[in-house]
Amino acid sequence: MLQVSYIRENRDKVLERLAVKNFKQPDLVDEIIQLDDSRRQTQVKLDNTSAEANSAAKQIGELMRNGKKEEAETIKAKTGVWKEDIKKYNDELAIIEDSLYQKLVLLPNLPHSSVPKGITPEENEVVLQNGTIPQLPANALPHWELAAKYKLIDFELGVKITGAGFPVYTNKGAKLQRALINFFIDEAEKAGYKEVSVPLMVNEASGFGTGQLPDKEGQMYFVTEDNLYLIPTAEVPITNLYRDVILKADELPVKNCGHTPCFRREAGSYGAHVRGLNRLHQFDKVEIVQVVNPETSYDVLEQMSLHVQSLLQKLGLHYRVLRLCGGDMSFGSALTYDMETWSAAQQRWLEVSSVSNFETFQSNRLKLRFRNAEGKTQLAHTLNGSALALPRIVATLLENNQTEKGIKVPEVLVPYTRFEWID
RNA sequence: GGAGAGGUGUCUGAGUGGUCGAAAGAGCACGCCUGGAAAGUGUGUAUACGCCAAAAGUGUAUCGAGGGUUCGAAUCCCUCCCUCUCCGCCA
Repeated sequence: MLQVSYIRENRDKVLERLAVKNFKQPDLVDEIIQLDDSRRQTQVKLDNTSAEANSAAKQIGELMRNGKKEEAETIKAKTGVWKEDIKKYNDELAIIEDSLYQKLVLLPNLPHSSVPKGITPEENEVVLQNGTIPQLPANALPHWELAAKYKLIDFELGVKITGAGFPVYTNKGAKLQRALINFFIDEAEKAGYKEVSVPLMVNEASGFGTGQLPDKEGQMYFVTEDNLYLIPTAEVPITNLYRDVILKADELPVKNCGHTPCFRREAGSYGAHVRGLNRLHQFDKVEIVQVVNPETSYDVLEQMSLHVQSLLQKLGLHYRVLRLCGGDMSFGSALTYDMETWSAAQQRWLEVSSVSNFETFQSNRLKLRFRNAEGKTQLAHTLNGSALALPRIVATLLENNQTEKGIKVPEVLVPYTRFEWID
């Protein structure tokens, strides 16, 4: 959520930046400013009337104590009008604030100046491509066939006990999951992230804090009985750890990592590209989250991007880094890098990580502040990224490492899997 | 799930209708004291939204959340949320 004061002071810039994100309702900006104007006017009226009523109440108290009952009654008689006005202004204010809020949550975050213009994924900018695209023999298998061949994943069994998109990992497939999770966590800890283990369900306030609510409820599983949402990513609980928190300057940067399963309804996605592990309702992911001083957030974003890249390099995966164009970015992000690995058997890129700087978009909702050098409270910047999401990593590992002998496990993973070959 | 108790500032904790944004203590910050520290001592120590060109200042709101009663609510009433204790159930 953008700050109203920022919108007021930077109206033209806001409009210009929103255009980069292909925002369709630029009129909202002026509507918000107008609503804020009337909010202020109403508040002045309310405050002034309340001040009069408060001081009258004080006088009455004093008079009563001194036994001057009649004088007190005289003043009391005058309070009725104030009371009515206060109620009226309060109601007005509540209505104004509500419609201000309703409009404010419709505004996406402003994209960073480096974000390319564009609407479709094709317009994302390739920042770098690592190495050459791996070539596989013509008879190379896609991962879902490899998973069946080596009995790593049982999709049918998942359908039986839950439904499509909930695979059952078996044998070395299950071991590989656990190995990857531990590898990613260990690497994150080496990079200075503190591991946390968080709830997999969150309340509405948390959903709001990171920007999933309102609006994206359709993408989350919801437990109606207890009003809880299954997390779509660990970003939600980990970032919300710092909701309503004022950090000391020396507590920044906060660096947390954690592994969780992620649950996504993925309503409306069908077709060939969702086959196998490409798109699931439940998958495992290690997430890295930082809360930082705004001055450093773009340096931190680069560091996080490099951390993710180092994981891909260690796993020996061919990848590229994209800077998302305005139209392809998420609602709350100011700058996002996507990492994609090349699926040689599917002959296409698979998104395996997304690293974003949210600037104050989340912290404004979270009321996540820190005390700056002047001792004043200031909104912190939040960032997060997948490091990494498992299924597509597994998919490309299986596909790209397939040989006549079986599937070669990357060397860095062997201490975790305790086997070198899947065969 | 049943019964009871309770939610006050960074923490402990007082406060049952007015002088309460809130006693006291602890913590923390700064100063004094000290060779240095401890002890002692003094001062300060919530957040948000406004007004003001800005600082100073000042108004309003906030004692779990929301509503109500009242001239006036931390205090009384209602609803909800949460915590603790006992019982039940249970990985």
